[in-house]
Amino acid sequence: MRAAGGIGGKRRYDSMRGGGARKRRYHHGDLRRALVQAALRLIDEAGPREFTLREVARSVGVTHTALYRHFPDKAALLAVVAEDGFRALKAAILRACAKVPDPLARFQQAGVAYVRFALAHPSHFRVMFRAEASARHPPLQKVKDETFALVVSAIEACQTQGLVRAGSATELALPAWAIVHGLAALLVDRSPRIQRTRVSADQLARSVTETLMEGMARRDRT
Amino acid sequence: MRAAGGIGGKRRYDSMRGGGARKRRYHHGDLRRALVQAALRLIDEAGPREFTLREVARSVGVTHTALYRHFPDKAALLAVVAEDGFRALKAAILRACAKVPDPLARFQQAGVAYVRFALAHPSHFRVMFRAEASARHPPLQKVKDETFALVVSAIEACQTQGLVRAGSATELALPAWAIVHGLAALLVDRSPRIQRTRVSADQLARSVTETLMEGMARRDRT
DNA sequence: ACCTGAACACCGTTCAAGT
DNA sequence: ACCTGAACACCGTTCAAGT
Repeated sequence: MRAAGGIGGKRRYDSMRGGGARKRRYHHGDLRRALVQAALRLIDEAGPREFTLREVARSVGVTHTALYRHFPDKAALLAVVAEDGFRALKAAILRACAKVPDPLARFQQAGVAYVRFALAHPSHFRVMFRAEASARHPPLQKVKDETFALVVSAIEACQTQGLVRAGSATELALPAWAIVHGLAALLVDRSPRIQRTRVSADQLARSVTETLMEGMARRDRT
Repeated sequence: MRAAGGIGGKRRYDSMRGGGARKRRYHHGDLRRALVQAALRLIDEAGPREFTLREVARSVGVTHTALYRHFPDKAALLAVVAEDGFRALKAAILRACAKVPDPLARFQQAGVAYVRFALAHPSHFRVMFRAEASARHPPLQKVKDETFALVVSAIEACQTQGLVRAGSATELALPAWAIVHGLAALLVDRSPRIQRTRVSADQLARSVTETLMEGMARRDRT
């Protein structure tokens, strides 16, 4: 699926072949940033078809080996892309929360923002949740943890107003994250065939978090 | 990360090079089955490092091109592997349910089985949930739907006994699947760093489904 | 310091040819 | 019918060399 072979080979990267089409010289700018952004663009555009380092280099206009001045390997580039993803996700959640004063509604909006982000950038979302990645890349782990912390503090706000039962907010955050992440992952992978049903993702996110919130609510029977 | 280059190149696949080491002849068996099983073994063993067709062929003892008599391309092989995965998951869930008479506890056990399966075969689990796959491969979509149907009927059983509130079981199944799938996905990707905490995955699955069930429970206040 | 060019050991896929 | 062998257009990574 990666190599197209001679068939369908419309795309010819002959820019460096013969007599100087697109005379590519030194980049002389923030090549590192340019590479990350190019990778992001390719990932978001080209769908789940994994991007290649050589494509990234081409789209920026440098040789594919120039990349190794800035990243030890492909995994490192992917880690930075994932990092940017979490930063964007964090920002989206914070934006969604800012508008809503009621902590319960705010919590729900955060969930909706999470699912929205995943559906808006499915490939990017997938890159963000890759097993190997965060273990070896501390800065990635850091933003990831910060994103998780948002969920925890949203729950704490609910607890303060007695809207969610007492107990470790961290422990309560796991089901919360799980249900939202699960919905996002299922939708991104088109697993339940619910896109035929004409319910919007927003609606699904709302109803799912609602079920969750009822489960987390303060109540008097054990 | 895929190509090792000359460095560390201990593994030499010279079996077909010179004077007939491991004289590989025709396979003369169910090559199709052998290929699928080899793919499965490689996927489960070699971790998230995606397996290659050539590796599969090598491990079975045929040329890499022999594969194309049985599968149109790599995606098709992956689809069959995913299909087998869902069959195994279905079986695991059914096994877990069989032992438990109470529908609520049964529901929970199904969730635990789901998470267990994911953690036991992380790479396989990932292959099972790949966006492109099921759309183009009807048999895959079918087992997937059947697995989803198990969740739905587990919920219906709870409703019959008045343990879960009335309403579309299909709609209630979505949060249920989402929370379990989300937990599984997060654990597989080691996203929340909870493996440091000495809580078992089983315990997490139980507590997460418990929160969910409380949210789905029949209750008299709106 | 930053980038190029050639090379290496891999890929997935195609196709004519063998049995 | 089922498989091989050679070929094609790609990969990621390394390394000596250029400015």
